[in-house]
Amino acid sequence: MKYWLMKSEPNAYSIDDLQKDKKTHWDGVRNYQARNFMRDEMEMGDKVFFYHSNAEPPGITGIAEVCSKPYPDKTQFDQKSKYYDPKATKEQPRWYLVDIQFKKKLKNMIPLPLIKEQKTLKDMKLIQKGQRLSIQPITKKEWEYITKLSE
DNA sequence: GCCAACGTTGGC
DNA sequence: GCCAACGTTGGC
Repeated sequence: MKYWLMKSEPNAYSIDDLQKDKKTHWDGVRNYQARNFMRDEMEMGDKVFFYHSNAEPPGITGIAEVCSKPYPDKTQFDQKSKYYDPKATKEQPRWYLVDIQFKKKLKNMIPLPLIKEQKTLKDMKLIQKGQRLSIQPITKKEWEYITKLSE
């Protein structure tokens, strides 16, 4: 089983929205590295930290779980969608996604500045300079440390 | 609102 | 294949 961090802007889709919906399609990812993680590496049951970006404060707010196999993001075929990709075809889809389901909200969200203070977390991609990737792998050690921190 | 860092596009 | 121009991300 693997561990992940997935970013979302709370004014677009927050942990509360996920709690309400129970599960969601993680559509709209248009970055190859992030796509490859979903398409090639994610498996059902993988654990996900739900991260609020462009928030006040930004930080990890909840836990979710991968609950589908990867499949084509259908917004790439939808001319009316802002995620429409004219180069994608049904025969050769370019963008894949997974579904994630709500697990829980953290008792205490972990704000970004707190993450930066932790020696144990200093190698997280999230806090490397210029790192913008919206889906990132997390190590088991980091997962457990952050989980404890939130209690 | 600013802007640094990064990814993508497209002309050559 | 190079690289300038452009668009986006996301913290501050």
